Amino acid sequence: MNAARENPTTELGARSNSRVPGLAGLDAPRQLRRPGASRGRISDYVYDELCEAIRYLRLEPGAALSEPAVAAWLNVSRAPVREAFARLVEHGLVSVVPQVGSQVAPISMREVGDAVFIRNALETSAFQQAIGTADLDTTRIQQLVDENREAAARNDIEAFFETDEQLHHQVFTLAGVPHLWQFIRGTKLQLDRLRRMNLEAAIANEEIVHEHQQIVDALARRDEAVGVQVIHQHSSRILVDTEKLRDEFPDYFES
Amino acid sequence: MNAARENPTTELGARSNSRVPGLAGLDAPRQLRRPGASRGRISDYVYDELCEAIRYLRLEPGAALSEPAVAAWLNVSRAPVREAFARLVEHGLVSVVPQVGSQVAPISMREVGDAVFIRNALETSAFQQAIGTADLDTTRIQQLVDENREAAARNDIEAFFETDEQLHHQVFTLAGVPHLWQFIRGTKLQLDRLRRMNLEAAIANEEIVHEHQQIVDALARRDEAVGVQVIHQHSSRILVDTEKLRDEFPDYFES
DNA sequence: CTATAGACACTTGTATACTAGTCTGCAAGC
DNA sequence: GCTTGCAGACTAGTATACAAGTGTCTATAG
Repeated sequence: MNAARENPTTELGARSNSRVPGLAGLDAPRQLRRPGASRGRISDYVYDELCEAIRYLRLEPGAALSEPAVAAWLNVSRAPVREAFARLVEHGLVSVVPQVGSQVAPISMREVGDAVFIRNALETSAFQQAIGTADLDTTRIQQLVDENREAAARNDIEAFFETDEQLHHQVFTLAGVPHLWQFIRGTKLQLDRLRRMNLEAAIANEEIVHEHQQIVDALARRDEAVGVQVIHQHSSRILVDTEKLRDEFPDYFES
Repeated sequence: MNAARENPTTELGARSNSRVPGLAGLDAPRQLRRPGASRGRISDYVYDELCEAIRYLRLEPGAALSEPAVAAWLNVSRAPVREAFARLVEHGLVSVVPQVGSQVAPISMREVGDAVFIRNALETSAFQQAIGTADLDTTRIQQLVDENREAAARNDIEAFFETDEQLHHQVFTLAGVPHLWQFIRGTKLQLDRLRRMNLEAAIANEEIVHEHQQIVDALARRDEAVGVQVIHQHSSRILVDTEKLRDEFPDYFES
């Protein structure tokens, strides 16, 4: 154990201004792990902190990362950092070269394509399974579409992101496989970074909200053909956007 | 480093007869890691060894597993064992309860259902994408179906398993997303154990080979409706078999 | 004989020390 | 000036030591 996590208040002020060398000047996390909770594993804490930083692009793709640096940043030892790195590698967010170093994984076009394929396949199947269920209640998902539309209207990026997430989740819930969403989340961490880069454009794109509505309408009408077609169009959208983003942020992408 | 992996020949004879306590009397692996290869990570070696033992049911679902026991078994320290455990947990093959112990994960009906859903969704999408490609060459996959049929005829379990694997892989290759197969492999490790339990029955089931042929025929004819229907039937088969297996091996399944 | 409390053995989680490989930069030689 | 060799400071991989929690088994009291 270490002092910082045991006495967060005393150390927090001092550390939030200090930048750890070798970590691209990333500030220490504002909220430290709840001190009394010895039950939560430190490696989970490290994973969550890094995963969020990467997804939100606070750690840029390609940025150097090293176990000792992260350990110093979060005031933990290397062991839990190592475990967190291993999981991040598994999820494609970090790349480790033995004896050389680690880095935030650059965005790979191949993996993006794979993620889009997987997501499209699973959402299509979920849609088909959902319209096959007897008691299909679309009030909740319609409500989410409305919230999503309103978030777009008032340019609330966080709410837009969040409702979009829940919306897609709800499709799996309606299909009777809600836990599959956890699985999807793991595969689409790549896409999160792209969406983050593209949010300003996406939130202004009325077609996205329109497609959400089309999908829900197709659900309510149990119209398989239209639903499948719109889902395909919706999930493929990120691919064309990515082409543009690759020109805008060339350093973020794999060579 | 340790003596066993540095001098495999001298230690091998002695160790192959010795059983490590706490590991259900599992023999030490017959082939030790190639000694000079300092490049391969020990944690990979541990992972491969455990993964294979679990997939082939040499380590039974529910069997107790502990980091020190495995470390002693493979003559390595706990650190790489721990990393291997973490990856196996991620793949759903091991379950760890902090401060209590670890075990080979029992087969969970929910995870089996998820894996079937995922596999069905992805193979369906791959099939649809494959029949949409301009140059669709089905000679290789037809050859695999034939090999699979012959393996079934001569009751060659290993060849049957292997050709079946390659067959499904080939569908993704024809769809232009061969690397997606690696992803599938990760999700369907659960199913491997079931297939292993069920192989004697499966190899005697002529319908399986027949379905393989139907899928390839549908591919060649670019008959989407039939292909999708047969793929669904084919991947759902394991679900009904599982019901039977759950009665036969109740200890292998989660309560 | 039963029930309860406590010691103990054993588990995983974390921290630290050590090993071995790789890159960088400087200096010496061509 | 350019190349080559070496020294040092990094890196991650591994081994070991320590800490903290849990289940079990035993011994003792009722």
